[in-house]
Amino acid sequence: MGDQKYLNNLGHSCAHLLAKAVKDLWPGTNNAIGPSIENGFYQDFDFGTVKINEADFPKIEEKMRRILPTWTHFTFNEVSLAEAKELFKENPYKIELAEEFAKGGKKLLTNDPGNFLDLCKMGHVENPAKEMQHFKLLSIAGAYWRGSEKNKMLTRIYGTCWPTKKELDHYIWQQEEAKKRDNRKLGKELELFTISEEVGPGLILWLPNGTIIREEVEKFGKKVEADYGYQRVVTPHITKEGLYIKSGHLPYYAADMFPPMEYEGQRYYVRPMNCPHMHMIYQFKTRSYKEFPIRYAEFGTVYRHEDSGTLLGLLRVRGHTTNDAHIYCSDDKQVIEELVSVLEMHEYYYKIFGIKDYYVELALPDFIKKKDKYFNNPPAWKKAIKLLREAAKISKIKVVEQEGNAAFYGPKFDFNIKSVIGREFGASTNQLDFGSGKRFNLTFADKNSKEKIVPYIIHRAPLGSLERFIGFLIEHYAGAFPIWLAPVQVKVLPITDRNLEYANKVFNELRVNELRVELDDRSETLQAKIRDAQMEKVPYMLIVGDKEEAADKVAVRTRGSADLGQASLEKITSEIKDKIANKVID
RNA sequence: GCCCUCUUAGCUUAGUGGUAAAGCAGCGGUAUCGUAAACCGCAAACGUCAGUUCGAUUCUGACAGAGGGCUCCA
Repeated sequence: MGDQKYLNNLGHSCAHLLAKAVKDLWPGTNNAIGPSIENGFYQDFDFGTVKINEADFPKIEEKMRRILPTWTHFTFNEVSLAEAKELFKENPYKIELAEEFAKGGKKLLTNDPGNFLDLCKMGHVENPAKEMQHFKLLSIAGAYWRGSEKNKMLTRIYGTCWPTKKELDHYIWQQEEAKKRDNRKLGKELELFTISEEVGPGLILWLPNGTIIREEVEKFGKKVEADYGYQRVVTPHITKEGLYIKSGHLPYYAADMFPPMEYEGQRYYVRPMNCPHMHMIYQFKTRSYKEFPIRYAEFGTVYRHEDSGTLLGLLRVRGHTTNDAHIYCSDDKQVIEELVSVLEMHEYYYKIFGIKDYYVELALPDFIKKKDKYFNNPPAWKKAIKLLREAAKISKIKVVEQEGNAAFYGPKFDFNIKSVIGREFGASTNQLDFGSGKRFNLTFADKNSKEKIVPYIIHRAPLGSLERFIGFLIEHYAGAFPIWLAPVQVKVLPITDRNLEYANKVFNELRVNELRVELDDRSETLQAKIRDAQMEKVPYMLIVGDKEEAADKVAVRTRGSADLGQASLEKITSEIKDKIANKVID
C-alpha cells in the first residue's frame, strides 16, 4: 500500500497520460486541469465540437497503454511567463493559469515525459512506465471551468490508478459494495420512501417503514431537547413577503426560494427557513432578562429551490424538515454556555447514532472576495468569531477554520459527516447571529427596566434535516438499523400452519410489550420466511415450531447470526426491550 | 441550471421498424416443510408529445423524470 502522497503522485501522473492519449486521439482538444483526487484523478478537456462518451473509454485506455511504455521519467523545467505563453499558445486554459500564477508570484513549471509537455505543479511518480500500469477510466461528466456556472462547460474524465492490480480490483469492488448502500436503492428495497414524478423532484413521500424511523428520530430529538431545556413551538410553512424583507433574506436568498404566490393582493412565499417565524414568536410579548436564555425548538418544514441536477435521494431535496431551534441570548456569557451545550448535544447524538467520521468547520466570512454577501459590521463579526472560538476551546472540539462559508448574518460551526460511499456533506449548522435582533427589533427589559436589543441568537440544528440525516443513516447502517429505529423489530415465524395458534400467542405477547412485531403467517417454507426477514433486515426472528410449542419457548435468530437456540419468551422480550431502551447498535 | 448517459410490468432485466421475453413480488391453487428462495397456473409494461414511415416501443426532435458529475487549482 502506498501512502497518500504517493497515490496522489500516481493519480496526477496518470492524468497526464490520459491527457496525452486524448490529445493524440482527438487532435485540437485542449486539456485544462488534471489533479489527483481521493482514490484517483480527473482531467478536464475542451473537446470543441467533438462529443465523446463512456463508450470511448476502451479506445482511450488502449491508447494510454500504448503510450505508457515510452514514459520512463518526467523532465521538469522552470519557464518565464513569456515562454509559457509561447509554449502553450494554443491552449487558452494553460495561458489563463500561467498568467494567474505569475501574478500570484508562483514559479511556472513544466514537465515532459518525453513526448508531452505540460504546465504542471509537480508531484509525479519516478518511473511511469513501471509504476502506472494499473489504471481504469471510471466516468465522464461535465464540469465548469474553474467550477463557475458562468464559465464554459468542460468535459471531465474521471479515472483511478493504483500501484498493484490487487489494489485496483479492491477499489472497484469497494465501489460496488458502496452502491449497495445507496440511500435511493435501500430506500426502495426497504420501502422507506419514494419520490413521485407527479408530486415533483426532491419532494419526499415517506412510506410507512420510513415514517417509523423518522418519527423515532424525531421523538429522540424532542426528548434530548426537552432535557436541555428547550420549549417547543410550531409555525406555518408560508409567510408574507414583508417578513423576508425585514429579515434580509430576500436579497441574499431569493435564488434559493420558490417563486412567490399572490393571495388577497399580498405576496406569499413558501418558507426556505424557519428563523423569521420564530422571531415573531419571540415578539409575542414583552420579554424580561429573567427569561434568558430563551430556547425555542421546532421540527420546521422548509422548501428550497435546489437545482434539479443536485438532487440526490434523501441527501439533497427540495422540501425538508429541520431539527431547528433558536436560542436567544442576552449576554456573552450565555452565548458561550449555550454554544458549549449545543456542541455537547452534537457529540451525544453522534455517540448514540455511532457516527465517528466527521469534522467541524468554523465557517468565517471572506470580506475580500465576497464582500456583498455579509452584513456589513466588521466589529460585530470579529466579536462573534471570538465567541465561537472560545466555545470550541472550552468544548475541546477540534475545528477547521474556513473562510467564505459563513451565513450572511454570522459565523457558524458546521458539522460535516462522510457517508460510506464517500460523499461528504453538511450534517448540521450552528450559527451565531448578531444581526437579526436589531433587524427584528427583538427587545427585552433589563434589570433597570431599560429596553435592550437581543444581542445574539444562536441558530442550531444538530440533526440537520430529518431527510438528509436519515438518508445518511440508511447508508451508514446499510439499512440494518439499530433495533430502536428498525421499522420491524421482531418477526415471528411459524414453521407450519399447525403452529399458527401458538405463533399468534407469541405475537400478541410481543405486541402487549409494545414491540414492533410482525407475524409471517404465509404458507411458505421456513427458509423462505427467514430469507425475506433477512432481506428486510429485521433484527430478531423468533421461530416457532412443534418443539417450541411443546417447550413453551421460541427459537431465536438475529439478522447477524445463525440459530441461537431456544429461549423463553419473557427472557428474549426483556433482552430486546433492554436493547431498545439503551439504543444499542448491533 | 449546465455537460454526458439513461427511461420496457410493483422491482430487476431481455428484445424488436410489423405492439414484446423472463425472474422476483402480486393473485389463485397444491405442498406443511426446522434456520437465506417449494411447485403449478393467472394477471400485469414499451415516460409524455410531436416528426419520419404503409406501419414507431424501436429512428429523429422537444419535454418530463432518473443516473454520473460541476473551484479537493498548472
